Amino acid sequence: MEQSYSWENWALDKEMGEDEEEFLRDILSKPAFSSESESQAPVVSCSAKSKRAPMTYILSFDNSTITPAPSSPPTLEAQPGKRAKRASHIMAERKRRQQLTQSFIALSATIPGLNKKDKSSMLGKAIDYVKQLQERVTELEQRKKRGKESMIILKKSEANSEDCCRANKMLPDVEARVTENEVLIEIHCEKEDGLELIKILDHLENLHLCVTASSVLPFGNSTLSITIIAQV
Amino acid sequence: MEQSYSWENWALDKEMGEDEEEFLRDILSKPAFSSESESQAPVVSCSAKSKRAPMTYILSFDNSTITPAPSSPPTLEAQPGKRAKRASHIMAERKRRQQLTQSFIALSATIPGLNKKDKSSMLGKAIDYVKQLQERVTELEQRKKRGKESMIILKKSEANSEDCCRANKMLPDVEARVTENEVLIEIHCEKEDGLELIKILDHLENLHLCVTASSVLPFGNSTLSITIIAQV
DNA sequence: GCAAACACGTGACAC
DNA sequence: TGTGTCACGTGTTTG
Repeated sequence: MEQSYSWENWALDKEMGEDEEEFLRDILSKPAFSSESESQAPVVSCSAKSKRAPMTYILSFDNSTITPAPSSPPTLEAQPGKRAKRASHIMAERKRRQQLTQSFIALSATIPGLNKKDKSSMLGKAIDYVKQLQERVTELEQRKKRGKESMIILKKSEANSEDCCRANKMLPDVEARVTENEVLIEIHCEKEDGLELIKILDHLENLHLCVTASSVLPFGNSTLSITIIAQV
Repeated sequence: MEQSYSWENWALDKEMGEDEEEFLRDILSKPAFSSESESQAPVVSCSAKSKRAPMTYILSFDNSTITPAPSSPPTLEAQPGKRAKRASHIMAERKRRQQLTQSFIALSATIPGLNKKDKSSMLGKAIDYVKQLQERVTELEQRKKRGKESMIILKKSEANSEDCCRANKMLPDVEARVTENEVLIEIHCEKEDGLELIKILDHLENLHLCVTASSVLPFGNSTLSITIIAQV
């Protein structure tokens, strides 16, 4: 009931509503979103109402200081492709809006504790989640970092040393522990991986590391577990 | 220049602009946002322009079927506290909008690769980042989990088995890799830690694990690196 | 110039 | 009752 007059008033918003009804048909011809029927419903009823449009006219009297030109041009030169422009503008904005909201629901889908809320607090909770997630991943990665420097050395002989995170999965699993004068290196790799013990020892020699103990154990069908202790 | 006529037309949007100017003062009295001065500027110029308001009148002729009531009530009953209501509504919406956008810039601050873009793609990249982050954290946590069950066994003899993450730093470092029929166990512990090899082998025997290879290497002054391969 | 993105004011709806 | 959120259409700006 309230929608009726509001929409009719909206109809007389601008550009005297002479052929406003077909403009409405232009817009309404593309529903562009089938979900959220409750929001779509009043628009449909609007078209039904504006078929018998009130034929409103806007008369503007400018009694102030001279501003005649700016008020008249828009109403006069509005004919040619202006209405189509407006319709496409409306559609574009509508599309943008709906893809933004569906980005929001996608966000709520990916983040666990995010059920339903207003957009701002959704973003706030998302930010908190991201922060705690990335501090967790840095904490977990800190543990892996013990073998970082020796990892770099081994990678130089295997592949280029960029994008260490991705390449890590393909490369042999290497871990190292360092004290003030000793280093413990553990390697899990495939047999015949081009990573023989002699190669590793060669690298360690270049680092002025003196191997004091080592063990190579077979694990599974084609895996080796190599453990090396060396002095700096 | 274009703003001038557009804002004047905006003035005649609804409710014939009789005392519209003081309403505008009501709204504009609270800037409510100091940042983004370029967006604020046209509003100020609007108030300056609407001081000499064009005094526009809207005449509505309804030649269709009877809809006289809906068009008249809003303009008649609008007097009492309606204008203040509208002003507060505008302010509230303004505030909501600005805190949403600043949530967006906060999001761009927390997410590394998110410089400047439209909101939708910002959300999209944020979702991707969250996904890759949480799959990374599960992957990293999976590694810790491989030594979980044997960790529990060792902890039973050492300490109570609650809060494994915290206690992990105090307890001997244990890691395990499991295939379909074999298990690799790595232990780094202090010498004379009450964790002799015989104790470990006893535990493994209770799990029906058959040890096929093992190595115990000294590392540092008081550390042992123990590696065990066992069949299920 | 045009397409896209944004901020705005406004009506509707929920708590 | 009001307070807050949302979607809408619109004007303006930018690349």
